[in-house]
Amino acid sequence: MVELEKKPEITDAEFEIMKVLWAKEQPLSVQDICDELLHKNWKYSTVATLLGRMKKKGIVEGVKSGYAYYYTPLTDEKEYKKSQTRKLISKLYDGSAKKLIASLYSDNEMSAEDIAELKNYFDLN
Amino acid sequence: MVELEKKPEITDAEFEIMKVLWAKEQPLSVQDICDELLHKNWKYSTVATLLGRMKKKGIVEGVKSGYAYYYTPLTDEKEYKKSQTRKLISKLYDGSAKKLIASLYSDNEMSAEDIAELKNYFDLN
DNA sequence: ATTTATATACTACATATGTAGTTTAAATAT
DNA sequence: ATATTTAAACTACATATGTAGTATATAAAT
Repeated sequence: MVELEKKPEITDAEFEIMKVLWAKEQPLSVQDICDELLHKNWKYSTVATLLGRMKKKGIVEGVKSGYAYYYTPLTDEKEYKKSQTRKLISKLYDGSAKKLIASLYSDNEMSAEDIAELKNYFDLN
Repeated sequence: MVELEKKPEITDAEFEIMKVLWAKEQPLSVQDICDELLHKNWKYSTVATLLGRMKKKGIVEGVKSGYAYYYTPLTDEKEYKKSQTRKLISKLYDGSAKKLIASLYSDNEMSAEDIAELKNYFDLN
């Protein structure tokens, strides 16, 4: 019986790295990633540890090019967002996107322009 | 300098308990909660441990009535949903509810009826 | 009064996560 | 060739989380 591969979780710290990998559309070294995450003030070894865990989880792939490894995301950004969003909807809105949207609307999370734009958008498609 | 109380996190297991507390609108004992969570197959002591942690975090309050403690949620369900939703929106949709909704729409997460209903709903208010 | 059931308090332990130090090997600079 | 930089690999450690066992006090049943 084949184990159903459940999508590995991406932790908050790992997500920061994923964002960098998604943004730069090319394999990056640990150092490259550190450079993109200066604001995080993470030590090189912190980023290296995270990437090691991520490789193990299968959310990134590391290819050795010359001396160092270069990492690429194996998880698709769009898919990830979709699945996280679905997860929230099923956890908090009975699985109904409509309920979520209605809540956003009644909680005033959108401007009048946003709403107008959405109505338009819904109409056009 | 007063510590800015940041909202304590509610873990997945704790959330199951919160759901029970939110649903039954009265203080519940550990046993009551176990009874509502039969499907989880949690040991009494598991639920007790969780409630202890939750009390410490300040997300529930326990009042001793006679022999046992009876727990009440201190975190409001609506508020919690709102804040979790906002968190997701800022993490994945640049803080824009509109972007989230547009994604839901283009990812076909709603039926035609849902969309029609929403348009209507937006119009009426 | 003694047994039995129940509740709390405390302890335990594996895995996950955030964060980083250290060792070792290889590349580069002088 | 030797010193220096850099990368990877390994180790470390605190806190969080899921899950539960055990000891102790107390109430209820007989």
